[in-house]
Amino acid sequence: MDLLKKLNPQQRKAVAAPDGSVLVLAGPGSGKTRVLTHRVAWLVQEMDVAAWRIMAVTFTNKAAREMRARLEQLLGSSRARSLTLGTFHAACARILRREHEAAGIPRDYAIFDADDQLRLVKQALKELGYDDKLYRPQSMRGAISRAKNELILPGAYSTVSYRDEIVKRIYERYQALLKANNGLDFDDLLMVTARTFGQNPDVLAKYQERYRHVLVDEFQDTNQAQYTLLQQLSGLHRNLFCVADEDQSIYAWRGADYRNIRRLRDDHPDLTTILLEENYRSTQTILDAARAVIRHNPDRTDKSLFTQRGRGPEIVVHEAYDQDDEARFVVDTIARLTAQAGIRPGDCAVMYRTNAQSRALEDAFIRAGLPYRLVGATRFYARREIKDVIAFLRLIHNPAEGVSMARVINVPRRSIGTKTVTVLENAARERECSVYEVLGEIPAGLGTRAQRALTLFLKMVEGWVAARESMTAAQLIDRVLEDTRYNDYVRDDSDEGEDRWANVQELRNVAADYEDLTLTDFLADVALVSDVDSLGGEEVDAPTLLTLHSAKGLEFPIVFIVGLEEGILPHSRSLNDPDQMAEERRLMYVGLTRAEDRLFLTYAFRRTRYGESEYTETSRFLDDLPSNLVSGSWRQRREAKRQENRGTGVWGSKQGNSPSAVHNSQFTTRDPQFKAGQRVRHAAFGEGMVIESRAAGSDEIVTVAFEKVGLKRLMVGLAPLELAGS
DNA sequence: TGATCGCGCCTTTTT
DNA sequence: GGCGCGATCA
Repeated sequence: MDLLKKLNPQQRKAVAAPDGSVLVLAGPGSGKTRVLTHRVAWLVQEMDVAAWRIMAVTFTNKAAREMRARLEQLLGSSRARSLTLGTFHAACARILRREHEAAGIPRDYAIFDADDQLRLVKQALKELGYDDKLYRPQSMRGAISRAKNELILPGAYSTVSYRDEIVKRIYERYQALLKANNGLDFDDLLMVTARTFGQNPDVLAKYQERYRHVLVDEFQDTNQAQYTLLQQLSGLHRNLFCVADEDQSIYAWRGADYRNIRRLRDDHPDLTTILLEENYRSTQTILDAARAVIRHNPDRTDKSLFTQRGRGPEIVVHEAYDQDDEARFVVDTIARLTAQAGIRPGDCAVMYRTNAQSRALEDAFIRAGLPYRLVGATRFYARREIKDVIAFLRLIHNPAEGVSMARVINVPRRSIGTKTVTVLENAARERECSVYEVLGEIPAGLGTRAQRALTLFLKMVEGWVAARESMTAAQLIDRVLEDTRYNDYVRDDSDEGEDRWANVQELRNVAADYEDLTLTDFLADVALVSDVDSLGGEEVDAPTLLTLHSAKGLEFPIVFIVGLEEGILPHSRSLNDPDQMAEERRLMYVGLTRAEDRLFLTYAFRRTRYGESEYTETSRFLDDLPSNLVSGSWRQRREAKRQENRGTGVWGSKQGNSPSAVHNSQFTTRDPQFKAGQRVRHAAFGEGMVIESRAAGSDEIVTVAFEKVGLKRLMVGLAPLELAGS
């Protein structure tokens, strides 16, 4: 009974629910995931269900990883490890690999990511002769993806308008291209699995019998394909356990349908619904603010979130001059807070609507010489150099795969230009074979230079393919890097080049962990894992920078949400669509409810967007905050400031004593404290020599050549920098 | 073939 | 402000 000891009565009821379908509806911070985790442990321990008979799916790899870690604590590692725990996509990928015959797909299919999808869409557009200005590849890909999420094949694509007709044709062509490349895209993983189950009752029965219990986290973010899969899988035992919060549904744009909650109620008349309203994460102030924002949404059941944590500090709303000033405020505040006892840098998170906003923040952290963790952004596996190496591996795995071939045939440059490639691709189409096969019999009409280059390339790839069985993934990577002289290609003496090379090495290290697994397994995993730290990165005690979307499911003692301006949050794309606006509101709600203790909301007076600096309008979400929750009367101050600025276009009060105002006044410069040639010491970077120092507003920017870490630019006001004894 | 330049469009958000 | 794409030149 230990499992239930620390839970409240509602949580306990959910965890120890008898067989049958259960829906747990809960607000943020109510221990949803904890309930799910305990439910799994409960089934294994108390109900004696074999771990491998339980399928638990979550939304992200990260969530799955964390849940597994918690289960290891509860159950011991051996039992936790045998659990089928992961994302929908990974689960389907595994099922499809096993059932490829019934699914009618090759066993060694490759998983195509968003980038690959876009290439195929572009190719389809080109082949069909459509204008990619009129039919944007991105939007076409979106339409195809949406169709697949709703389990609609090209043949059944409904065409109301002429544009739909075009989409349908592109979709058809796109599917043909996928097939020709032995590829399945992310959406296919779900759609093909659902279809396979639908058409092969015997296959489905196997999995229905196997999984006595199916558990789902973040159920509000499932799409139709996923809902169908859940219905299919739980069809026999009917033990479907879903955890959801409709107010946190923020993925409608990619097909998530929170109406699945209603569907679940309709399809399971015996459904047990349990509400969790007590919040264990945030102060009452934060909860009240979150509720004030979310209550404007229509069609929702208002939950009264409550906590026993007390009111806590007021919310701080801060107006900055521009995005750099905003970033500086964030860094400054974090530096100040962490100087106090009990607050560590890792307790802080900075959230923003779009990835583009991270740049100013990163700059500010770098200038202050403070470390930070960036989640997402240019994801590891989306980096050019990583995609290159993976394309080589995919080519070795299946030389007939055209997308990878096209990617690397001239990388690094080996004098195989677009013209040559076009000739090859045309020949391949004529002969109805792959480009790789064409290389064995080079078509006429190519110069000797091109021919020689192609032969060399072919010999190289053939060598790899021949070695494929006898080498591990890591060895293959080494071989590829060596043969292509990839090293010389990426390391161009720039910092960026070094970073790229380091990334390649990182990938190699990841591959080294796959010693006993095949190249196929490695490639499948790599396609499904989205960021590198889910493959085991070290935890550092530093503030986290992340988008509001990727903040879901996380919590931090101190949260900053930046860019609270109309057009940013809410995003400009949602301003005239009530449904999308409701989603923006939920996004804001997710952000607010990540905070445990303190909340800082910032906006800038002007912001540079698309290279142009514009005056901003504060976010409607700020207006929703009851003033008794916010420290000071920022609203009045904002009005006063705007009044004052009218006509001058200048920001900041003349007597301004806020840090941002000081920054903006150019006349408070003082003499630099450091001079070129001086030896200095920095807490984190060690010793170095000052190269240059110049005043910047009231602060000073010093460029230092550190012995260990090289050149860094630091703000004296923020960097722990001191003169070193000569 | 490959480097360079100007142009247009852009950015949501992720498995 | 930056990226991809097409046009243009060495």
